[in-house]
Amino acid sequence: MIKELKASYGDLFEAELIKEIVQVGTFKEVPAGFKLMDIGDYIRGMPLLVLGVIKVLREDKEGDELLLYYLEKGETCSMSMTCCMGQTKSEVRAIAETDAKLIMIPIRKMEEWTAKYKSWRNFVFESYHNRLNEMLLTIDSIAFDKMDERLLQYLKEKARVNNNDVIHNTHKEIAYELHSSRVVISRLLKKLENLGIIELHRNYIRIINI
Amino acid sequence: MIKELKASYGDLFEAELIKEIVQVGTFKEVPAGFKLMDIGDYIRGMPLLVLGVIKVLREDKEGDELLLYYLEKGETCSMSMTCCMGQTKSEVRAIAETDAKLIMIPIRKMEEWTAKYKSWRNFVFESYHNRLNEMLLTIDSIAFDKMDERLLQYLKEKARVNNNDVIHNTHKEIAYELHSSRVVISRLLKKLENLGIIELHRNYIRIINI
DNA sequence: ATTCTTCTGTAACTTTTGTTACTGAATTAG
DNA sequence: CTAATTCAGTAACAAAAGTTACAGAAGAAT
Repeated sequence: MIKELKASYGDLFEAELIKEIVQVGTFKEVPAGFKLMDIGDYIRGMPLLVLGVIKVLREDKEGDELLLYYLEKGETCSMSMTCCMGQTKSEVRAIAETDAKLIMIPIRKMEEWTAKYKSWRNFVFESYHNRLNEMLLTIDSIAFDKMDERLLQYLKEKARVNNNDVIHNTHKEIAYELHSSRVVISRLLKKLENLGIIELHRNYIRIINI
Repeated sequence: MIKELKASYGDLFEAELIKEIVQVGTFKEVPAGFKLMDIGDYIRGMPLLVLGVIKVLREDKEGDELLLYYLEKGETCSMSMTCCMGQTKSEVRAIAETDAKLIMIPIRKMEEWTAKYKSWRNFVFESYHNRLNEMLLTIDSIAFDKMDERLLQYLKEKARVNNNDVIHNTHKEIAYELHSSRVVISRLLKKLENLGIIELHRNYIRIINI
């Protein structure tokens, strides 16, 4: 645990804070697809992501989803932070996009560390800042872009976080995360293929040319 | 200044913090329509809103806007907080929706107070929490609702923050804040009027029935 | 091997949203 | 008062997105 922690957060946190994290944090390893948190859940602790990618989703009244953003190594779920401080329920769903390793920090430590460690304060504020900016980009994409552009961004981003030009998803799954319909996505994907940007296969898509 | 401050923040902050705010804060009064901050601006300080309403907007590549949310009495701009701590530029535009009074806090005090005052920490975290939740609602609305529903929500919210069932805006202005077109908004407004929900006039709209 | 299920492609159609164009009414500027 | 401008209503059309329906291919289950 110390090794992973130092690799992801060593430059960020002072040595003493790292020591405290090791003392009170619990290590957790989850497989891709694991649901880390659901809408309405009370948050038990704050996660520090040391390996892998977590996707954060929002749900509509019908129970359909929309991908909000990905959390990567060295990041945390800002939603969790305020939720556990105020003891409110989660407004989002978090699912491991890849196999992931995280360290769970007990709620009570957060308040304490915020007063005690400057590096923790900076980390917390930076997390909020990053999250708000991610949300702005999400809004930009939904409000300003047409579906073809959103789809392309989605594929690029997915390839990036998975570090793989092959995207293992069905059209249906992609439609779901973009809150669209399978037929629309198939149509647009075919267009992208005709433009030479991607290559379509059953159950996977290969990105050819940005 | 002390009176307004106590009215909006008296229950929130301990007496000593209030005293410090009075010492270092500068009082600012702006008329409706005043641009408090623009995209790309460096943030000089953190605003505490003591009276009035501020609208926060996002801009697309063509320079058209989208209303994100309103800030009300007792709130602050979370965007400002991290921006001024990290010295990054603003990603949003802030315009006084009504005449407004605010107290500007110098950047350097923020770090200090975060370590020193528990009430300040709570306020800062709560602000972030509220802002993230507002952003989620904005995303819900854009991603999940049709324009007629968004328009209705817009009118309701606008009436609420202005505490007035008469909305003094042209169709063009409404279209702009919803990132739509004037003709579309006129069409949908007429539908709402036919349903007996609103009453249309030149330069203003009256809300009749929720 | 045969059946069943899932995935993709496509056509045909509807709904929603956006665009262009024009009108007359209300308001403002000169 | 007259001319110019702004605002709202509407029609006609175009583009984007969503829906329904169906078919064939791939793969899984039996």
